[in-house]
Amino acid sequence: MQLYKVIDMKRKSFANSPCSIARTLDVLGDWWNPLILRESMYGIRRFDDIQRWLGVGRNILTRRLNLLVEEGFLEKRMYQTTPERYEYVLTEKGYDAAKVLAALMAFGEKWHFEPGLEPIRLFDRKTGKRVRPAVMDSATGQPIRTENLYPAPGPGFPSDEEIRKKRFAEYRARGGFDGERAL
Amino acid sequence: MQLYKVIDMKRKSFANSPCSIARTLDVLGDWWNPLILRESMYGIRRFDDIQRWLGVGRNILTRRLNLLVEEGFLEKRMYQTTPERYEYVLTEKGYDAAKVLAALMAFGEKWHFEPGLEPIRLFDRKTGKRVRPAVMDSATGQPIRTENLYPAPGPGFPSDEEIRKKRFAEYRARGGFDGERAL
DNA sequence: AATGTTAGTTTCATAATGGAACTAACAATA
DNA sequence: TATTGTTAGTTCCATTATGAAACTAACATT
Repeated sequence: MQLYKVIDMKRKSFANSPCSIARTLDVLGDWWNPLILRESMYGIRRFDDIQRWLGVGRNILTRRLNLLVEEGFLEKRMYQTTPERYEYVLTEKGYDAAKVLAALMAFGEKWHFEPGLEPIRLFDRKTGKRVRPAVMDSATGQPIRTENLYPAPGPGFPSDEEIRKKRFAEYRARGGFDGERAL
Repeated sequence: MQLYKVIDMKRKSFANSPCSIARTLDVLGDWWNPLILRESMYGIRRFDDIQRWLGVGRNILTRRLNLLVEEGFLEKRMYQTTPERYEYVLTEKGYDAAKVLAALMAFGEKWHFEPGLEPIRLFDRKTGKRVRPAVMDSATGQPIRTENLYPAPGPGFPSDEEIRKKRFAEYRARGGFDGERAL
């Protein structure tokens, strides 16, 4: 019945969940990790800088950085010897995760700030033009409307028929996404 | 120096942070809240259903649902009297947040599953065609490459000059997004 | 009358968080 | 040479949140 695995008593792991959202939330489903990636995205790389800007506890930051390195979002790179000093830079995976942060930023601008009063804007470093991130359908190039979407099992859905049938029977019964609100 | 506000000893609030990401993480920077929204997105609306599918503790779920309603992501709607029973459905804001989840799903598919073995696929309920969410620049219609972006203060950036100068001086010094890795 | 459904609340042991102080290894300055 | 500064952590501890399970409430169904 439960699609995840319990690794300890106090925090669930979704690392084995058959859901792309859940697996990712295993790392990004946390308030510090996305913010650390935001700092990385902004070019902040060093322990003390990240700590100061975020106000995160140093012990917490240590744990988070280790996790983000372990999970491949950041790379720990030595930038000086004597004494050895390391900085944390985004990997390709990290840059990809940053795209989700860009989508999050667009959401936040819309819902948590007055129109036109966004605190930060993004620009393309080549063209210098403003970039406006949005979640779109890469097939059609149209903005996505989640009200009009429904999920269906893909090739990687667990072949455990019991789970599959039960779960998607529920989805079908509910009409997928909320039918009453569909536009 | 610190851009957030401490509301209690044990969890920081970013509700007043001048960052669209941070403010949103105040609610979505958590492992259960996005998953609850995922269930809502899939048409699951009732307490017991959400609880069973996610395996979240009932006490935790109560708190999370209240928060999501409070923050405008979900609407508590009575679906029967005697006894009064409520279900939780996505608001417009909630559907908008679901777009971020769609971007998260795309990320998870790419990095946590074998190519072509994604567990869930999304389809358009009108056309029946597959939808492939991606974070794109709505101005140009091109996929976003975070390596090529840099942030700059927008109109809503706090006028506290000290913060602004310090912070963006750092960004500039670092060359915005990691220059060495820029493509 | 007994059992089932739905939506919670309560209790409690354990784990994670955040604040602050401390350590280590050097560099720079006076 | 002694003192102070920089950077990247680690350690300690009080407080808070989490998760599991049991319990409550208000009905409906058999």
